[in-house]
Amino acid sequence: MTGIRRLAQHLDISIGTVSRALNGRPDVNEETRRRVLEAASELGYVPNQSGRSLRQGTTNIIGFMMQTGTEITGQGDTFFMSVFDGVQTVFARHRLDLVALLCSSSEDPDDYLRRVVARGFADGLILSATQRHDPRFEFLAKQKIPFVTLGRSLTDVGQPWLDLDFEGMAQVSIDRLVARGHRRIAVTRPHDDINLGHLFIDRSASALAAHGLALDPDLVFSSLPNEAGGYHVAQQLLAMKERPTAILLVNETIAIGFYRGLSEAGLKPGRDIAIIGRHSPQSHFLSPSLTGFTLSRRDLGIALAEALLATMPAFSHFYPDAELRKVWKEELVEGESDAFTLAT
Amino acid sequence: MTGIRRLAQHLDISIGTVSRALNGRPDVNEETRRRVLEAASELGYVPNQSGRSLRQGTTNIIGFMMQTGTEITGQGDTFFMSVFDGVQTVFARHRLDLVALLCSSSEDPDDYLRRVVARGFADGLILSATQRHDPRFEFLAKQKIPFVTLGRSLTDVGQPWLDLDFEGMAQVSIDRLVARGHRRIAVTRPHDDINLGHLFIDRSASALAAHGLALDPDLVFSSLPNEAGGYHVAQQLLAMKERPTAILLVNETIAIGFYRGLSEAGLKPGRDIAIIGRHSPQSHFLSPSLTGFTLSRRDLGIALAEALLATMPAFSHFYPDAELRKVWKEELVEGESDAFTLAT
DNA sequence: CATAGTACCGTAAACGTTTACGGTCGTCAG
DNA sequence: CTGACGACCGTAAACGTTTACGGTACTATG
Repeated sequence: MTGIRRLAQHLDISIGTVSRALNGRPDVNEETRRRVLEAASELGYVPNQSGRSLRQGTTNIIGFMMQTGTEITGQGDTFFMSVFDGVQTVFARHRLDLVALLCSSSEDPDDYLRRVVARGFADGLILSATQRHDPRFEFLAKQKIPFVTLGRSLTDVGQPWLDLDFEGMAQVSIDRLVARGHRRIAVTRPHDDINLGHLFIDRSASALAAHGLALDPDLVFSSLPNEAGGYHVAQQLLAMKERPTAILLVNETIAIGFYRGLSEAGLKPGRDIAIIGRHSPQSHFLSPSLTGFTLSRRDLGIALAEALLATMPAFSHFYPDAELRKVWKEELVEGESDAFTLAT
Repeated sequence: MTGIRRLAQHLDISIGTVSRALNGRPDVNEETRRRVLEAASELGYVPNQSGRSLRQGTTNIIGFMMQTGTEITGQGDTFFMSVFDGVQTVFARHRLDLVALLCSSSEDPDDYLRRVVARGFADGLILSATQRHDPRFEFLAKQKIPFVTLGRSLTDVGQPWLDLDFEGMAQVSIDRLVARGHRRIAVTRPHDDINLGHLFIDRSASALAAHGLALDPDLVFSSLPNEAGGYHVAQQLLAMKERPTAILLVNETIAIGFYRGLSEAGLKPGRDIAIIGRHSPQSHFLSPSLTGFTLSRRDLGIALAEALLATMPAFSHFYPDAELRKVWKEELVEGESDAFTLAT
C-alpha cells in the first residue's frame, strides 16, 4: 500500500477525500482537511508527480531555456543566473518547479526544443537568446504551449516578450556624448543574429543623424560579449589611424577587457576617451568608475515569470494586469569614464 | 484515441506489440518493428513521459544541482556551464534528459533538494558546491537515489566524487616558487565551507614546511571567487608593511581583479611579484600572461556523468571501469606572471 | 411532517504507458 | 503422428493520481 492510498487507509477515509483535502477543494470538512494535512506531513507523504501529470495532463514544470557557451547571447552567464533567480521566486509561489534547460552549444536549439516539447516536459517555457528570425516561435505556437521570450525577434506569433532598452540607451548615450563635443563616436554591437543589436545600431545612427552626424561604419565593432571581446575591440580601435573619441560598450562584460586593452597602451578611460557602458556586478570595481546603464536583473526575471503566467489559463487570474510586452528601461549611473570632453 | 493506442490502431496491431517494438524488446518480429518505427515517426508519436514514469517508476531525468549566486562555489558560472556541457553529451547517449536545478541563493539548498527528491523528480543527481560537512549526502543515501558530487566533503556516504587537485597545485606551486627564491608566499583560499580550501591550505603549509618554511597566517587571504575578490586581495596585500613576494591565486576568476589592483598601484605581475593562478577562458587575455593551471572542464563533466551512470543499475554495465573517485589533475601552463625571482 | 437544499464523502473511471502471462501457430525431432 | 519448443503477439493488470457523479445525513423551510 503506497502513496495516497496508504495515507487514506491510515486515516480511515477514502482516497478521494484525501486528494480533495490536499488540493484545497472546497467540498471537504475543515476538520478533515486538518487531519489529512497533519497526517501527510507526519508520514512525509508527497503526491507522486507522474501520477498527477498523467491524470491532469500538466507537469508543473516550467523550463527556462538557455544556451551553454555565451558567445552569442550577449550577456555573461551571471546575467542569466540573476534573472533566473527572479523567475524562480515567482514560480515558487505557485508551486511550480523551474528548471534550466541548457542547450549544449554543439546542438541545434531548434532540435533541442523540439525534443523537450515532444516529451511533454514543461507546461510553459521561457526562451532566451532569441534569434532575429527564430523558428522556435512558430513551433511553440503551433503546439499551443505557452512561452515568453527574453528578447524581441522579427518573428512574432503574439507571445509576450520582455527586452532590454538598447534603443533608449543609444539615444541617451549619443545625445550625452554629442553634447560633450564628441563627433567620432564608436559603438559595439552584439552578434548579428540578435535583433536587439540591429535596433541599437539603427537608433544610434538616427540619434546621430538628429545632430547632423553620420555613423561611420568603421566605428561599428562586432564583439564577443565577454572580456576577450572587449579586449579585442580595444586593440582594433587603437590600431586605427583616426581614433574615435568616444565609444558605447553595449555588452555588459566587455568593459573589463576594454579597460585592460586601453591601459596596456597607456590610455585612460575618461581622460583619453569617453566610455559609456553597462553595469554588471563586476563593473563596479573598474577604475576609473564606469558611466553606464544598470538594471535589476532580478526584477526582470520576476516580470518575465509574471508575463508567462498571465498567458497560462490556470494562472492568468493572478496577474490580470501583467505587462505582456515591455522594454526594460535601464538607469544611467554616472561615473568617470565619460568625463572626457571636447571643445565644441 | 490518443498516444500509443492510436498508433496501434493505425497499424492494426496491439498496443503491447507497439510498446515492445519501440522499446527494443527482442520478442518482436523485425519486420513489425520496422513498420512501427516508421509509423511512429510518420505520425510524430512520442511516448508520454508521465505514463512511462508512472509505470516504470523512473523519470529519465538527471538533475544537476547548482546554486545561483556564485559567492560560495569558488568558480565563476562559466565553469559550470562548461562542465554541464560535458555531462550533457554523455547523458544524451542514453536518452536521458539533463536539467539544471538552480537553487536560489535565498533558499536553503538542503530544503530545495528535499523538495526535488520528494517529488520524485530525478533518477539521479549531480551535486556541486558541496560543503565541508554536507547534510544532503546522508539524505540522498537514505533515499537511495544515486548521486555524484563535484567536490569532496568530510561527509562520506560512499558516493562517487570528482574533485580538483588543489593539493597537487599547492605542492607544485610552492616548490616552484621556493626554488625561485621566494620565502614569503601568500595564498588565497575559497570559502571556509569548501573542503577543498582546507586541503589546499594544509598542503601549502606542509609543502612550505618541507623547505623549512612556515605559512604566515597573515598571508592567507580569504577571497570571494570573482573579480571583486581578487581586487580586494590586491588592496589588502598592497596595504601590508611587509609584502609577500609571491602569491597563489587558487580561484579561477580572481586573477583578473588582482591584476587590476596591482596595476593601479603601478606594480606589474612577474616583475614586482610572482603569481601562479588558474586559467579560465578569460585569463588568456591577461597581460603579462598568467602562469597557471588549466583543465578541460568538459572532460570533467564527462567523467562526472560516467561516474554517476556507473552507480545506476540500469546503466552500470555501460561503464564497467569508470573511475568513481578521482582528483582531477590540472596542467601547469607557464606564463610570465611568475618570472619574478629572488636571489637565494 | 414533507421537501428541498446543503455539506460532505465514497466510488470508480480515466490518464498513457509497460510487462507478466498466456495463447497461437508453425517447425522439428522422435 | 505427437510433443516439445520457439517465435511472435494479444490481453489485461498495474503504476498513483484527480475528478465527475452519486449517495447519505443533516438542516432549514414551508
